[in-house]
Amino acid sequence: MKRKITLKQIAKELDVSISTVSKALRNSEEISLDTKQKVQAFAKLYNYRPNNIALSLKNRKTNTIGIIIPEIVHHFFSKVIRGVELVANSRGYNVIIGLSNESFSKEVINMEMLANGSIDGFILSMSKETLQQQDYHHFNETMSQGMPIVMFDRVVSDIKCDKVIVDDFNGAKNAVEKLIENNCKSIALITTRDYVSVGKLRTQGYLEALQEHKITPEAELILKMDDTMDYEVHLEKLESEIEQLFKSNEKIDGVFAVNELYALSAMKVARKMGLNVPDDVQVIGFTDGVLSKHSTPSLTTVSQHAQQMGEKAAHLLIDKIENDFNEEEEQFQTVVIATDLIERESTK
Amino acid sequence: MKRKITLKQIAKELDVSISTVSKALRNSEEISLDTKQKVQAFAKLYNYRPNNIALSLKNRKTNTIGIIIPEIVHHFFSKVIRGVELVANSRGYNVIIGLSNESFSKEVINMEMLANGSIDGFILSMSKETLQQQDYHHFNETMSQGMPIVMFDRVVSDIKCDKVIVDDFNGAKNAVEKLIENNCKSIALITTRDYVSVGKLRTQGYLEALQEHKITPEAELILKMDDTMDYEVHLEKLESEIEQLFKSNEKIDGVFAVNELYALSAMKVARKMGLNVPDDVQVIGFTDGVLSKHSTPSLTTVSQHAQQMGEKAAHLLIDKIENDFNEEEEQFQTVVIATDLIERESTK
DNA sequence: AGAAGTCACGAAAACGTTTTCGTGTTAAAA
DNA sequence: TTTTAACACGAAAACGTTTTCGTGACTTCT
Repeated sequence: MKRKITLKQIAKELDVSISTVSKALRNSEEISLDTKQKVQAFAKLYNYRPNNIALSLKNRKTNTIGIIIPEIVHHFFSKVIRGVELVANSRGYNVIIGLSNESFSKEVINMEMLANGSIDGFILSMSKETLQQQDYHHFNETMSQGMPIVMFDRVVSDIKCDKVIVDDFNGAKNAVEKLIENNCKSIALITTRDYVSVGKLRTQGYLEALQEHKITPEAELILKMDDTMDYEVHLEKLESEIEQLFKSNEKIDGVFAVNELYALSAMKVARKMGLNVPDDVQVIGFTDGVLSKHSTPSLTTVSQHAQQMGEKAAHLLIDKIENDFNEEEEQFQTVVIATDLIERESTK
Repeated sequence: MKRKITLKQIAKELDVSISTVSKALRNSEEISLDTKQKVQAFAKLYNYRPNNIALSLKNRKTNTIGIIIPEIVHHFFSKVIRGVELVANSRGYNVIIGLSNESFSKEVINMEMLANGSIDGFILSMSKETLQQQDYHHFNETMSQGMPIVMFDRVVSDIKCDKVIVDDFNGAKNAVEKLIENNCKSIALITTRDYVSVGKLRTQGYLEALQEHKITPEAELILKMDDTMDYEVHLEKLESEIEQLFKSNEKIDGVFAVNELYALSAMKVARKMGLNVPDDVQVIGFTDGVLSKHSTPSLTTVSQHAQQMGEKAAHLLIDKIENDFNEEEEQFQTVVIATDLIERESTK
């Protein structure tokens, strides 16, 4: 089991100096053609590749970006990663991932692990716990040490950095307008408690759409789920609450749900109650997921373009990393990704 | 924007040598209590953390593992990653990902990028293209340079390394036996072309189950899809071929599909043809996906325990990394993860 | 008082690169 | 023949650590 070959070994073998080998391999004018050929042939034979770690140390640059997300078994986040990876690779960077698992402390630990020289910058989406505790010291400390951060999706205005977000407000508004155009008179909203900025904006979009069409929002048509519970428990509670919602409001003929699972559950409950989708109730979800496409009926959704978000975030971050010469400008931008309404069978 | 503080800066500031600072921070007996306290206080104040890159270079160890998969927007693979990350983190390692996108050349490039010192070992699942071309030089070269590899799911026996695989054969066999127990007389198999080892084993399990129950396998009940096409095209072709299958074999009362999409499509086609699932046709899929759980009817599946695979792979790899002292033994093991049949509504 | 031993610290090497600067040799110019 | 210039290469520093070894200043023992 031979270790990887180094410049030093090549130098010794060919009886030249390390400098000469290094220069020869980089085709320096300083080195004679003879020597260059000799060195290059030898290096090729032994499949020499410069050691990345040594280069990172020397250049104080790792060409690696860290990405920290709450959860990886999730279509939205994995699509974002795909986008990041795509752009990162094409621009010569690697991607290293950390999962916070929605926990504040794991988020902090993961960031600290990576911030000590392992990466050149972060792309991240905050954990729910962080959003609740509103403790952002780890972000600010990281940035104050010169490490750029790009946040996506779950962001807060308190943190000054580049951001890539979905146009939650207009996405929701357009979806609800679609329902209104399709003659829905009583549109329910199924959402989460709104400590997550994202949920809040979608609720606002829902309200705005109603108001612009002279429909008075009714509190009892809005169902706010507590999504901090265990998944299975959550699912059961979700369905029973939706059933309750339908039963107390028989006039409901449209549902806008802030995620895929809620929308699917709404359809399931509706069917269980003998309602036809889309004839009796039309449903729209907010998601990039895979369930929508394959459910029956398939679900009309607001597409978030997750991969595009990842791509944009990666470009923003790498631009910042490579342009830190004009550092003191500190211009941060927030890129808003427009949504698309993908019409399927759950609407008319 | 202050850079991260280094030992050198602390040494200069406190007017001691770098060695003294290093030792003081590691609580060496050599250093006087006074000096230690002074140094530690200063380091804490400036939030000193050792530079990972420098440590990696010095120790010739990165505490990072590389994971290369064909696709990240895929429940199976993202669950594996979650398992790897979980174990890696708990054992003090980071995870860096590379996506091959099912392409041979991207797999090679990604491996080369990471193999040059960035990581201590690989966990990977081969791309379809690599399986087809049967070109494994990059794996062998990497291993010959002392970098351990653990393969999972898509493996080939030609490569000598640790492996973690699903018990595809018995998983399939049990599933088909379940259908037989449930009184299915004519069981169809929907699978892929079998250059992927995985598909071959599942087909064998299907055949074995039939034979053990004195059922003669019929070639026309086996549908082999070409899955190298574009996703949308594939989907359409899939459905038309399944429809064809049902039409030419009206006696079909059971379907075993090697993945989630095929199973769902089978149910969709069945419904379209007026067949009830599970009364007329029972369906079982092979997957860890999310569609099965939320489809209507929900799908009975063979669970692969993807996360467990990731965890096992990570343990195997880290064990190998940390025990390379007894290197010349070269004992490779193949861990087989048992499957579970998760019964839902698509079977009786 | 001299020898021996302890204490507290510093110098330097090593990990694998790249790059700046210096230098010895040779050929061309004066 | 001497000066100059080009050429081809090597020494050394730097990136940030850890660790081995050496050493000066005290203390203690005889």
